[in-house]
Amino acid sequence: MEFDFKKIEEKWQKAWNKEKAARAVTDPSRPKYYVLEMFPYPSGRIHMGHVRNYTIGDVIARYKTMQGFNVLHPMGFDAFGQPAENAAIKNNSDPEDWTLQCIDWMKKEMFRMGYSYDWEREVSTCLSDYYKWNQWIFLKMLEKGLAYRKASSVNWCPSCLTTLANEEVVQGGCWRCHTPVVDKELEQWYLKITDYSERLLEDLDILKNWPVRVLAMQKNWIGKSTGVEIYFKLEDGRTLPVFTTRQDTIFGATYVVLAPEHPVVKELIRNKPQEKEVSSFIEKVAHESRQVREAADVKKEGCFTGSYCLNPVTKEKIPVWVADYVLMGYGTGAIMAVPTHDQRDFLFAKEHGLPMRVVIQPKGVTLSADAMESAFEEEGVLVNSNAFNGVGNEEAKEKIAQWMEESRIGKKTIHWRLRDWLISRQRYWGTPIPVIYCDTCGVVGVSEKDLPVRLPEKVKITGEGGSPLNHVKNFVETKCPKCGKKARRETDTMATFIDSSWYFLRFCSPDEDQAPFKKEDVKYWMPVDQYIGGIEHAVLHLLYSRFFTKFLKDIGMLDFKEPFDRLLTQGMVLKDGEVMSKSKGNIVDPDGLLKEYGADTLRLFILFAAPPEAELDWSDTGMDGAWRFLSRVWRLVETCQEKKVTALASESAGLKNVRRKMHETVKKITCDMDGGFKFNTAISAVMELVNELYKLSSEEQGHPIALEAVQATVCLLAPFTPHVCEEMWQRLGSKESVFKSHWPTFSEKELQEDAAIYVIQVNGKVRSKIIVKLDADDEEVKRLVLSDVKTQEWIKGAVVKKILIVPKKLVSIVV
RNA sequence: GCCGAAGUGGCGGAAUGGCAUACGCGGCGGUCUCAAAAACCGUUAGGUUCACGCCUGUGUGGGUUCGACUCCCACCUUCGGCACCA
Repeated sequence: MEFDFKKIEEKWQKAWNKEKAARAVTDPSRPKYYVLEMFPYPSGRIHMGHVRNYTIGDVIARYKTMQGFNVLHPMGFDAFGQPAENAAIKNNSDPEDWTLQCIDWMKKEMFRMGYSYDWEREVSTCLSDYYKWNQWIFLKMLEKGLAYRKASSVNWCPSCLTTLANEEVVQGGCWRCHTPVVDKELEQWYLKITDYSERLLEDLDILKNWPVRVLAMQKNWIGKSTGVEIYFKLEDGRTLPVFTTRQDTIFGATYVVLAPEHPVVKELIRNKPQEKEVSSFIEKVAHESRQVREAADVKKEGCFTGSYCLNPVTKEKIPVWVADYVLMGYGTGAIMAVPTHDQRDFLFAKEHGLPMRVVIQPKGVTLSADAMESAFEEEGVLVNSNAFNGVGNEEAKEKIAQWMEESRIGKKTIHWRLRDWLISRQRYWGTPIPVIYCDTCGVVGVSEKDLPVRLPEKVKITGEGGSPLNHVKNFVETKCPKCGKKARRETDTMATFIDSSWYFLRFCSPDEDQAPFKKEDVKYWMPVDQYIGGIEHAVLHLLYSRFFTKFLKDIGMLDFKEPFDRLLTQGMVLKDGEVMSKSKGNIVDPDGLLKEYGADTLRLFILFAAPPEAELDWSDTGMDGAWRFLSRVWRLVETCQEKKVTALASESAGLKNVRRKMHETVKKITCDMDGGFKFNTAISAVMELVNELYKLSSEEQGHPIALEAVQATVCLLAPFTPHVCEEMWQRLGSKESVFKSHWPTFSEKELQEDAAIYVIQVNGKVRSKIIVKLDADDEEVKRLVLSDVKTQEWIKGAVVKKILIVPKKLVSIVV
């Protein structure tokens, strides 16, 4: 008999909704658990990635609820952003209408998946009661000097017609549309995330329960280099600072290279024979696209400026070159070149016949500059380095840095890869930046009492570029909050990553209207105990959220350093080994599967097929397997109902076995859940228990022990497949929800077996097995092993050197 | 190049240093049926043997150990991130 999943799922979805089963209330007398999935952009439809993400979260929420925690499991929508604008252009509609419609659709699909969200806490970032607080936080940053305006070369997406943050440029392209990004000179708003570089890096150490690869990616992105800024004297007496992490090689610096954009280049070449050549080289580089310029495999080009400078330690006159492999955007835009100990310098020096000198010798070999085929970049001992000869190069780094500071030829410096966060977007559908430009007072923040600066409605979006708000006269024209004179509003909107940088705090008190959140609510619920989302946010959203949290702590709003205690990055859902995409036409639609199999089967399969953080290759037959399993459990429950527990037959071996297996299963699953949410093995353990129950005779299946095991099965499975378990729980005679029952417990005593199977190894190979009563001592075990016929054959005619006994497991004989 | 992760049956994947391949999918055989589907039962790493068995097997090569998928060393491959970062 199969179960009617459609009826059952509808029934319980309605019931849970009616009784607000997932309502969370701040209650400091109870232990809390905050589980959060990265909220979605409301595209209107949920895809397999969403299903996986939210199913993982829902299992955790339901599991923790059954364990007695006060669980906060909210959901909302990251509702600002470009797709709504694009849809509006395409359909000639309004981004707001479109977005709200999509949210509605998505909620319905989430509802049908049986997700236990506290919908009373729903948050949509496009609503003014939310984005008001984006503006409030921005103003706080403005006040602290962390929000500032700067004219600079920025990343520009020619397709989206807006600027992008560094984090939004992926392999030279726009993170949304992959169009190659170009440089543009613009004055824009930035957030000074670089003020937090050190803390963002250091506090990664606190995050013990984050995946190592996310930690590694953040560390890479922040990119700390510790070194020295060394002062080289130019011929005209001016100082040229150069940044290096290899100050130990300074005695081997035989020339200096400037980035083509370096401001001193023009002055160096003035009236020199090289002027023309260098100018045309600079011109050429300026016209190269970023992709070409930054590709690592292209040949390094450059030319001599005709000018020299002084190596501050050797006092040698060394040539100054210009080359495209030196970037203006890092360090000082100038490097000291040590061709013997840096591969790039080596190739460049060989190409242009520049001098080379070995200053680090490896152990055992003697390097000579002429014979080298590549730079020597490993550890060694200093040579040709005056007072530092004979010092190990790692030690020399510190000593030379010290000496340079003392003799004022350099200064210990740290450089970061992380750049300030560009947040201005030339788009409509986002939070207005709450700033006013006054001819008299300059840049003035909107007063707090005037928040929110509302996004004007019914704005025409043409998609032709420029901030749409620029054309909204009654928005732009305003009065200066300081002097009252006529002034203009900022018309750019904020990057949408601002919206998601603090939404987890808003969930703690979504209705608060005096502040972004209530301190006492946040104190109780935060930090998020378990955060779940895709690896694509390893840097972007997770770095920004960490930054916001640290800032809010600094202004006294929070008392913790990191927002997310544990992070689980779920793997992607693939089809035939490939990413699902519209262009490939290989999308598996959850909607169809919901209709065919129901939510429980879909949830079960997606959790069972692979560990949550691994990639999951979609399989239709796997869905059949999940369905088959649920039907098997269903039939067990039906049998229990029919039998009504009559026969109190004596405990058969099968029943004893079932009881032990039940305790084992409870232990195994509890361990799997607590030890990192290993859902796939947890589910396989329930399958094993069910298999044991199926081995019982039909008489045995009516025994209380069997019934107890069936009840445990339903409980253990409930977080995974909530609807059918709730129904089965009711059919087994309970009036309360299965989620109000306690998570099953196990007893170590029940796990005990009467006898243990000993594996017998001879010289490391398994040769036999014997069953030994538990109370047997080592001598007894030894005697039994040696009297085992099979074992005797393997040790016949040999001298037994050693017998090792691992209690209850194994005997190892060495002959 | 640097950083990180991972290599186990036909497939997805299990294994605190102790029976490698749990659980599931697929395959094969059977029960039921007029038949099929569903369901249920059995079987399923490779080689070898009539058979009991035996041998070989966790990317490759070494090492530690009574015993290694697991620990150590070297290497290969795949995937992901960063990438002319000085």
